[in-house]
Amino acid sequence: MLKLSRLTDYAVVVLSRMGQSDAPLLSAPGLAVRTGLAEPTVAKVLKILSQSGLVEGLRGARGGYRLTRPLGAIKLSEVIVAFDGPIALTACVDGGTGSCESEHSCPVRGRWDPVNRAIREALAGISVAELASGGCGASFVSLPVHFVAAE
Amino acid sequence: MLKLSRLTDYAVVVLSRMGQSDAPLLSAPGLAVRTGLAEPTVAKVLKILSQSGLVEGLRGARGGYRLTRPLGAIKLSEVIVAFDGPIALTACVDGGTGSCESEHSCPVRGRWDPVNRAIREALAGISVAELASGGCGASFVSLPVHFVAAE
DNA sequence: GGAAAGCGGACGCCTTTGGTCCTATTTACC
DNA sequence: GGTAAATAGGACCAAAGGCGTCCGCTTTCC
Repeated sequence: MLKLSRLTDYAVVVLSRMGQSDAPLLSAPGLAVRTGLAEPTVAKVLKILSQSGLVEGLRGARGGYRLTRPLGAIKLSEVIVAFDGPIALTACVDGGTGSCESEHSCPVRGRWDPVNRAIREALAGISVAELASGGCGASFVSLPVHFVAAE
Repeated sequence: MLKLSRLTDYAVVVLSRMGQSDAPLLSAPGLAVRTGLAEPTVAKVLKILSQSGLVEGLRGARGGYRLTRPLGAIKLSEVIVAFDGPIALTACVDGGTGSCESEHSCPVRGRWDPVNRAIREALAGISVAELASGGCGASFVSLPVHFVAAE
Protein backbone atom coordinates (compact mmCIF):
# COMPACT_ATOMS: atom_id res chain seq x y z
CA MET A 1 0.00 0.00 0.00
CA LEU A 2 2.99 2.24 -0.08
CA LYS A 3 2.57 2.48 3.64
CA LEU A 4 5.19 1.65 6.17
CA SER A 5 4.35 -0.80 8.91
CA ARG A 6 2.90 0.36 12.17
CA LEU A 7 6.00 -0.80 13.98
CA THR A 8 8.06 1.67 12.00
CA ASP A 9 5.71 4.44 12.96
CA TYR A 10 6.05 3.50 16.62
CA ALA A 11 9.81 3.38 16.26
CA VAL A 12 9.95 7.00 15.15
CA VAL A 13 7.79 8.01 18.08
CA VAL A 14 9.92 6.07 20.55
CA LEU A 15 13.16 7.42 19.13
CA SER A 16 11.82 10.94 19.29
CA ARG A 17 10.93 10.55 22.95
CA MET A 18 14.38 9.17 23.66
CA GLY A 19 15.87 12.21 22.03
CA GLN A 20 13.77 14.57 24.10
CA SER A 21 14.83 13.05 27.40
CA ASP A 22 18.22 13.80 28.92
CA ALA A 23 18.23 10.74 31.14
CA PRO A 24 21.18 8.48 30.38
CA LEU A 25 19.06 5.35 30.28
CA LEU A 26 15.39 4.72 29.51
CA SER A 27 13.54 1.47 30.19
CA ALA A 28 10.92 -0.04 27.93
CA PRO A 29 8.16 0.23 30.56
CA GLY A 30 9.12 3.83 31.18
CA LEU A 31 9.02 4.69 27.50
CA ALA A 32 5.67 2.95 27.20
CA VAL A 33 4.22 5.30 29.78
CA ARG A 34 5.75 8.38 28.17
CA THR A 35 4.58 7.52 24.69
CA GLY A 36 1.19 6.13 25.63
CA LEU A 37 1.85 2.94 23.72
CA ALA A 38 1.37 -0.58 25.02
CA GLU A 39 4.32 -1.90 26.94
CA PRO A 40 4.87 -5.14 24.95
CA THR A 41 4.78 -3.18 21.73
CA VAL A 42 7.39 -0.72 22.92
CA ALA A 43 9.54 -3.63 24.07
CA LYS A 44 9.31 -5.21 20.61
CA VAL A 45 10.19 -1.97 18.91
CA LEU A 46 13.23 -1.47 21.11
CA LYS A 47 14.38 -5.02 20.52
CA ILE A 48 14.40 -4.50 16.79
CA LEU A 49 16.05 -1.12 17.13
CA SER A 50 18.70 -2.75 19.27
CA GLN A 51 19.34 -5.44 16.69
CA SER A 52 19.80 -2.75 14.08
CA GLY A 53 22.29 -0.92 16.23
CA LEU A 54 20.24 2.26 16.41
CA VAL A 55 19.90 1.90 20.16
CA GLU A 56 21.95 0.05 22.72
CA GLY A 57 20.41 -2.12 25.41
CA LEU A 58 21.86 -2.58 28.86
CA ARG A 59 20.59 -5.57 30.77
CA GLY A 60 19.92 -6.15 34.42
CA ALA A 61 18.01 -4.19 36.99
CA ARG A 62 18.29 -0.43 36.38
CA GLY A 63 18.98 -1.35 32.81
CA GLY A 64 17.44 0.24 29.77
CA TYR A 65 18.15 1.62 26.35
CA ARG A 66 20.10 4.59 25.06
CA LEU A 67 20.71 6.05 21.63
CA THR A 68 23.96 5.09 20.00
CA ARG A 69 23.86 8.25 17.92
CA PRO A 70 22.15 11.62 18.22
CA LEU A 71 18.81 11.77 16.42
CA GLY A 72 20.25 14.09 13.83
CA ALA A 73 22.59 11.33 12.69
CA ILE A 74 19.86 8.72 12.28
CA LYS A 75 18.46 8.71 8.79
CA LEU A 76 14.80 7.96 8.34
CA SER A 77 15.67 5.32 5.79
CA GLU A 78 17.65 3.42 8.41
CA VAL A 79 14.60 3.07 10.61
CA ILE A 80 12.44 1.95 7.70
CA VAL A 81 14.97 -0.63 6.57
CA ALA A 82 15.21 -2.00 10.11
CA PHE A 83 11.49 -2.78 10.22
CA ASP A 84 10.30 -3.10 6.65
CA GLY A 85 13.39 -4.43 4.96
CA PRO A 86 15.06 -3.01 1.88
CA ILE A 87 13.24 -0.11 0.27
CA ALA A 88 11.97 -1.31 -3.09
CA LEU A 89 8.60 -0.52 -4.61
CA THR A 90 8.35 -3.72 -6.60
CA ALA A 91 9.21 -7.33 -5.97
CA CYS A 92 11.71 -7.12 -8.81
CA VAL A 93 14.57 -5.84 -6.74
CA ASP A 94 17.46 -4.21 -8.46
CA GLY A 95 19.03 -6.28 -11.14
CA GLY A 96 18.07 -9.66 -9.76
CA THR A 97 17.00 -12.31 -12.25
CA GLY A 98 14.90 -15.40 -11.86
CA SER A 99 12.48 -13.84 -9.43
CA CYS A 100 9.87 -13.15 -12.10
CA GLU A 101 8.52 -15.80 -14.43
CA SER A 102 7.89 -13.44 -17.31
CA GLU A 103 10.98 -11.30 -17.07
CA HIS A 104 12.04 -12.08 -20.62
CA SER A 105 9.03 -10.26 -21.98
CA CYS A 106 8.63 -7.62 -19.28
CA PRO A 107 8.62 -4.16 -20.84
CA VAL A 108 9.58 -2.45 -17.58
CA ARG A 109 12.45 -4.80 -16.84
CA GLY A 110 14.99 -3.04 -14.64
CA ARG A 111 13.24 0.27 -15.07
CA TRP A 112 12.17 0.50 -11.46
CA ASP A 113 15.71 0.77 -10.17
CA PRO A 114 16.04 4.55 -10.61
CA VAL A 115 12.67 5.06 -8.99
CA ASN A 116 13.69 2.99 -6.01
CA ARG A 117 16.91 4.92 -5.77
CA ALA A 118 15.09 8.22 -5.81
CA ILE A 119 12.83 7.14 -2.96
CA ARG A 120 15.77 5.81 -1.01
CA GLU A 121 17.68 9.04 -1.37
CA ALA A 122 14.70 11.09 -0.36
CA LEU A 123 14.25 9.06 2.83
CA ALA A 124 17.97 9.08 3.52
CA GLY A 125 18.04 12.86 3.37
CA ILE A 126 15.74 13.21 6.35
CA SER A 127 16.89 12.57 9.88
CA VAL A 128 14.72 11.47 12.77
CA ALA A 129 15.62 14.72 14.48
CA GLU A 130 14.01 16.67 11.68
CA LEU A 131 10.89 14.59 12.09
CA ALA A 132 10.80 15.05 15.83
CA SER A 133 11.78 18.69 16.14
CA GLY A 134 8.78 20.51 17.51
CA GLY A 135 10.51 23.80 18.13
CA CYS A 136 12.30 24.35 14.85
CA GLY A 137 10.19 27.08 13.44
CA ALA A 138 10.98 27.61 9.81
CA SER A 139 13.87 25.45 8.80
CA PHE A 140 13.97 24.44 5.21
CA VAL A 141 15.73 21.32 4.12
CA SER A 142 16.20 20.93 0.43
CA LEU A 143 16.88 17.53 -0.95
CA PRO A 144 17.86 17.40 -4.55
CA VAL A 145 16.86 14.03 -5.90
CA HIS A 146 18.32 13.09 -9.23
CA PHE A 147 16.36 10.54 -11.15
CA VAL A 148 18.34 8.80 -13.81
CA ALA A 149 15.85 7.36 -16.26
CA ALA A 150 18.30 5.03 -17.88
CA GLU A 151 21.29 3.60 -16.20
CA MET B 1 6.23 -2.75 3.53
CA LEU B 2 6.78 0.33 1.42
CA LYS B 3 5.84 -1.88 -1.49
CA LEU B 4 3.12 -1.19 -3.95
CA SER B 5 0.52 -3.85 -4.58
CA ARG B 6 1.01 -6.43 -7.28
CA LEU B 7 -1.94 -5.06 -9.18
CA THR B 8 -0.14 -1.74 -9.54
CA ASP B 9 2.86 -3.54 -10.91
CA TYR B 10 0.70 -5.32 -13.44
CA ALA B 11 -0.94 -2.04 -14.38
CA VAL B 12 2.37 -0.52 -15.37
CA VAL B 13 3.17 -3.56 -17.48
CA VAL B 14 -0.21 -3.49 -19.19
CA LEU B 15 -0.04 0.24 -19.82
CA SER B 16 3.43 -0.12 -21.29
CA ARG B 17 2.24 -2.80 -23.69
CA MET B 18 -0.66 -0.64 -24.72
CA GLY B 19 1.75 2.17 -25.47
CA GLN B 20 3.94 -0.09 -27.59
CA SER B 21 1.10 -1.23 -29.81
CA ASP B 22 -0.28 1.00 -32.51
CA ALA B 23 -3.60 -0.83 -32.75
CA PRO B 24 -6.51 1.49 -32.02
CA LEU B 25 -8.16 -0.95 -29.64
CA LEU B 26 -6.82 -3.77 -27.48
CA SER B 27 -8.92 -6.41 -25.77
CA ALA B 28 -8.25 -7.82 -22.34
CA PRO B 29 -7.70 -11.37 -23.63
CA GLY B 30 -5.33 -10.04 -26.26
CA LEU B 31 -3.34 -8.07 -23.72
CA ALA B 32 -3.21 -11.10 -21.46
CA VAL B 33 -1.49 -13.05 -24.21
CA ARG B 34 0.94 -10.25 -24.99
CA THR B 35 1.93 -9.66 -21.39
CA GLY B 36 1.97 -13.28 -20.29
CA LEU B 37 -0.33 -12.52 -17.38
CA ALA B 38 -3.49 -14.41 -16.48
CA GLU B 39 -6.53 -13.23 -18.36
CA PRO B 40 -8.81 -12.56 -15.34
CA THR B 41 -6.05 -10.55 -13.73
CA VAL B 42 -5.56 -8.38 -16.79
CA ALA B 43 -9.31 -7.85 -16.96
CA LYS B 44 -9.36 -6.70 -13.36
CA VAL B 45 -6.47 -4.33 -13.92
CA LEU B 46 -8.13 -2.80 -16.96
CA LYS B 47 -11.40 -2.38 -15.11
CA ILE B 48 -9.71 -0.37 -12.39
CA LEU B 49 -7.74 1.64 -14.92
CA SER B 50 -10.98 2.37 -16.70
CA GLN B 51 -12.64 3.58 -13.51
CA SER B 52 -9.71 5.90 -12.93
CA GLY B 53 -10.01 7.31 -16.41
CA LEU B 54 -6.53 6.29 -17.48
CA VAL B 55 -7.94 4.02 -20.17
CA GLU B 56 -11.28 3.99 -21.95
CA GLY B 57 -13.30 0.83 -22.46
CA LEU B 58 -15.50 0.21 -25.46
CA ARG B 59 -18.08 -2.53 -25.07
CA GLY B 60 -19.47 -5.01 -27.47
CA ALA B 61 -17.90 -7.42 -29.89
CA ARG B 62 -14.68 -6.01 -31.37
CA GLY B 63 -14.54 -3.86 -28.27
CA GLY B 64 -11.51 -3.27 -26.13
CA TYR B 65 -9.52 -0.62 -24.33
CA ARG B 66 -7.47 2.35 -25.46
CA LEU B 67 -5.37 4.91 -23.68
CA THR B 68 -7.03 8.23 -23.00
CA ARG B 69 -3.65 9.93 -22.92
CA PRO B 70 -0.21 9.13 -24.27
CA LEU B 71 2.01 7.29 -21.80
CA GLY B 72 4.18 10.35 -21.42
CA ALA B 73 1.26 12.23 -19.91
CA ILE B 74 0.42 9.56 -17.34
CA LYS B 75 2.23 10.16 -14.09
CA LEU B 76 3.39 7.16 -12.12
CA SER B 77 1.68 8.58 -9.06
CA GLU B 78 -1.66 8.44 -10.83
CA VAL B 79 -1.36 4.72 -11.36
CA ILE B 80 -0.36 4.14 -7.76
CA VAL B 81 -3.23 6.21 -6.43
CA ALA B 82 -5.68 4.29 -8.61
CA PHE B 83 -4.74 0.98 -7.03
CA ASP B 84 -3.26 1.73 -3.65
CA GLY B 85 -5.13 4.87 -2.70
CA PRO B 86 -3.62 8.13 -1.54
CA ILE B 87 0.13 8.12 -1.11
CA ALA B 88 0.85 8.49 2.58
CA LEU B 89 3.53 6.67 4.52
CA THR B 90 1.66 6.70 7.81
CA ALA B 91 -1.93 6.22 8.82
CA CYS B 92 -1.91 9.80 10.12
CA VAL B 93 -2.79 11.44 6.84
CA ASP B 94 -2.14 15.08 6.39
CA GLY B 95 -3.66 17.28 8.99
CA GLY B 96 -6.50 14.99 9.95
CA THR B 97 -7.41 14.74 13.62
CA GLY B 98 -9.21 12.07 15.57
CA SER B 99 -7.65 9.19 13.69
CA CYS B 100 -5.01 8.56 16.36
CA GLU B 101 -5.85 8.02 19.99
CA SER B 102 -2.63 9.52 21.29
CA GLU B 103 -2.27 12.43 18.98
CA HIS B 104 -2.20 14.94 21.81
CA SER B 105 1.12 13.56 23.01
CA CYS B 106 2.59 12.47 19.69
CA PRO B 107 6.00 14.06 19.17
CA VAL B 108 5.89 13.63 15.42
CA ARG B 109 2.42 15.07 15.06
CA GLY B 110 2.03 16.46 11.56
CA ARG B 111 5.70 15.99 10.85
CA TRP B 112 5.13 13.34 8.22
CA ASP B 113 3.36 15.69 5.85
CA PRO B 114 6.51 17.08 4.19
CA VAL B 115 7.85 13.56 3.77
CA ASN B 116 4.68 12.41 2.11
CA ARG B 117 4.75 15.43 -0.14
CA ALA B 118 8.31 14.67 -1.17
CA ILE B 119 7.43 11.10 -2.10
CA ARG B 120 4.36 12.23 -3.97
CA GLU B 121 6.33 14.77 -5.96
CA ALA B 122 8.99 12.25 -6.79
CA LEU B 123 6.43 9.78 -8.13
CA ALA B 124 4.56 12.54 -9.95
CA GLY B 125 7.73 13.52 -11.76
CA ILE B 126 8.00 10.18 -13.51
CA SER B 127 5.75 9.20 -16.39
CA VAL B 128 4.82 5.68 -17.38
CA ALA B 129 6.54 6.33 -20.69
CA GLU B 130 9.83 6.87 -18.89
CA LEU B 131 9.34 3.58 -17.10
CA ALA B 132 8.51 1.73 -20.29
CA SER B 133 10.99 3.27 -22.68
CA GLY B 134 13.44 0.62 -23.64
CA GLY B 135 15.23 2.66 -26.22
CA CYS B 136 15.93 5.87 -24.40
CA GLY B 137 19.64 5.55 -24.00
CA ALA B 138 20.96 8.17 -21.66
CA SER B 139 18.19 10.56 -20.80
CA PHE B 140 18.48 12.23 -17.47
CA VAL B 141 15.47 13.48 -15.66
CA SER B 142 16.17 15.63 -12.69
CA LEU B 143 13.49 16.10 -10.16
CA PRO B 144 14.19 18.70 -7.56
CA VAL B 145 12.26 17.77 -4.47
CA HIS B 146 12.01 20.39 -1.80
CA PHE B 147 11.46 19.08 1.66
CA VAL B 148 10.03 21.62 4.03
CA ALA B 149 10.79 20.44 7.52
CA ALA B 150 8.32 22.72 9.20
CA GLU B 151 5.19 23.91 7.63
C1' DG C 1 18.87 -14.30 46.72
C1' DG C 2 15.24 -11.56 44.88
C1' DA C 3 13.64 -8.12 41.78
C1' DA C 4 13.91 -5.60 37.56
C1' DA C 5 15.00 -5.34 32.98
C1' DG C 6 16.68 -6.85 28.31
C1' DC C 7 16.77 -10.97 24.79
C1' DG C 8 14.96 -14.35 21.84
C1' DG C 9 11.46 -16.82 20.06
C1' DA C 10 6.71 -18.66 19.27
C1' DC C 11 1.84 -18.36 18.94
C1' DG C 12 -2.86 -16.78 17.37
C1' DC C 13 -6.02 -13.31 15.70
C1' DC C 14 -7.08 -10.36 12.26
C1' DT C 15 -6.90 -7.70 8.06
C1' DT C 16 -5.64 -7.30 3.49
C1' DT C 17 -4.47 -8.94 -0.76
C1' DG C 18 -4.81 -11.90 -4.76
C1' DG C 19 -6.89 -14.54 -7.98
C1' DT C 20 -11.11 -16.39 -9.75
C1' DC C 21 -15.77 -16.65 -11.25
C1' DC C 22 -20.58 -15.35 -12.34
C1' DT C 23 -24.06 -12.47 -14.28
C1' DA C 24 -25.72 -8.46 -16.77
C1' DT C 25 -25.11 -5.26 -20.54
C1' DT C 26 -23.53 -3.68 -24.87
C1' DT C 27 -22.28 -4.08 -29.71
C1' DA C 28 -20.64 -6.15 -34.22
C1' DC C 29 -21.46 -9.53 -37.51
C1' DC C 30 -24.14 -13.07 -40.01
C1' DG D 1 -33.24 -11.10 -35.28
C1' DG D 2 -29.95 -14.15 -33.23
C1' DT D 3 -25.44 -15.22 -31.77
C1' DA D 4 -20.84 -14.36 -30.37
C1' DA D 5 -17.49 -11.40 -28.20
C1' DA D 6 -16.25 -8.14 -25.19
C1' DT D 7 -16.72 -4.76 -21.17
C1' DA D 8 -18.90 -3.73 -16.31
C1' DG D 9 -19.71 -4.73 -11.81
C1' DG D 10 -19.83 -7.38 -8.04
C1' DA D 11 -19.12 -11.47 -4.93
C1' DC D 12 -16.38 -15.09 -3.19
C1' DC D 13 -12.58 -17.74 -1.16
C1' DA D 14 -8.00 -19.04 -0.09
C1' DA D 15 -3.44 -17.45 1.23
C1' DA D 16 -0.27 -14.44 3.28
C1' DG D 17 1.44 -10.99 6.28
C1' DG D 18 1.10 -7.87 9.98
C1' DC D 19 0.38 -7.13 14.71
C1' DG D 20 -0.12 -7.73 19.34
C1' DT D 21 0.84 -10.73 23.08
C1' DC D 22 3.12 -13.88 25.97
C1' DC D 23 6.60 -17.10 27.66
C1' DG D 24 11.09 -18.63 29.34
C1' DC D 25 15.88 -17.36 29.81
C1' DT D 26 19.74 -14.39 30.97
C1' DT D 27 21.84 -10.50 33.10
C1' DT D 28 22.63 -7.13 36.66
C1' DC D 29 21.72 -4.19 40.78
C1' DC D 30 20.31 -3.93 45.63
